[in-house]
Amino acid sequence: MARKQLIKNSGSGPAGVRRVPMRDFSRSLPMSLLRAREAVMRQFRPSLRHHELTEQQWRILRALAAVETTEVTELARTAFLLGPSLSRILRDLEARQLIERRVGEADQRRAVVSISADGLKLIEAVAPASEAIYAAITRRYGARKLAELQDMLHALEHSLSAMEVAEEGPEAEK
Amino acid sequence: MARKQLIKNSGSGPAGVRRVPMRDFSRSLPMSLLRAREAVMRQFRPSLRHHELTEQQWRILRALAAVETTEVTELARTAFLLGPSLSRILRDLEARQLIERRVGEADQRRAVVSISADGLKLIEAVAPASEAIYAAITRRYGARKLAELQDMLHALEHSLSAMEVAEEGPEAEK
DNA sequence: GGAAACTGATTAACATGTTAAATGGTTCGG
DNA sequence: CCGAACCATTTAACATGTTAATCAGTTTCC
Repeated sequence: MARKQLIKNSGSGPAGVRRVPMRDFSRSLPMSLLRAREAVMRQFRPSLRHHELTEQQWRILRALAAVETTEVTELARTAFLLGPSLSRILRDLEARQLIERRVGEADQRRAVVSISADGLKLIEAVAPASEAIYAAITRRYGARKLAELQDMLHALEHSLSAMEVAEEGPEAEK
Repeated sequence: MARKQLIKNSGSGPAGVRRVPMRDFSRSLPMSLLRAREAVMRQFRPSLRHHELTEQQWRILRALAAVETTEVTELARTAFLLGPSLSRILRDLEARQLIERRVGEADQRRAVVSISADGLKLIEAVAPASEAIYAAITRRYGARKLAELQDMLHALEHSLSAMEVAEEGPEAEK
């Protein structure tokens, strides 16, 4: 099985018991996902950096390029950012005139966001390098394997979305 | 194929050309990895939160629990954190007396870090819930599939680690 | 029609990610 | 042996992640 690989006292520590039984965390799922993502992003960051873009700003611009207009909440969902992060980034992107924002007509709480002409130009400037990197990754890892990995990731995401988040029972110690 | 799904003008925008040819970014590998990881971490965060622990603090404690002592650089590698983050977190964990730190004997630049008795107690308090969550995830997604996913993630990581990071040629515009 | 409840967005506060610079300790070459 | 180069760690500065609080606009219901 090789699954029950717990950390025990290796029997050599002079300072006494120091180990707790637990999976080797370097092989935990969150770590594997984190490292894989970092390995991928490492490829893209230099290119984005040359255009003074962060990963999140790039996500927002791409999300905006795919639609005529959107609203902040919808954009947060699409770009997978939390409201506060998005709020700050939109402020900066607006100052750089890469996006435009106006208040909604029917509902004034809603902000209507869209990409600007400059924003589109920037995307066109970055896209070629970005696509080339993606192609290189695909070549190296294998297109079939990559598609399979994506499927498994989506399956995982959907598996867990249905899972109740244990709220840790009555706090007896507080 | 279904792979060349580019974003084109859907032919309905009244405001003119607004689309740039590019893969639908919501299906990009970085986004898939990010969402999958978030789905997983969402399960763990409440439990950690009940013990006043962040995800990164937990990573550090677990990494420390697996060894007698370590050094900051080595710990950064193990817990997959950058030096500056680690530096701050170690300061806080030390203040909470969950870890201990002393200067190296041979080389005084190196700090020798270890987990404290309190730190070990905390791990023992959190581990059961943590393991239970991991078990639930495994049950839901399938042990076999999970192992396969991990293999594919590691393969991806190693594929890319050998890949040159394109440094974007001569900056003609600067 | 107006107060209470609700909703979308922003602000606040604190922790981490990320790159660059600074700080101290160590090693190496002359 | 001493200054330059190097190395481990921390500090600095700014951007994002995360939760809670705030704020303005909207809806509900009496």
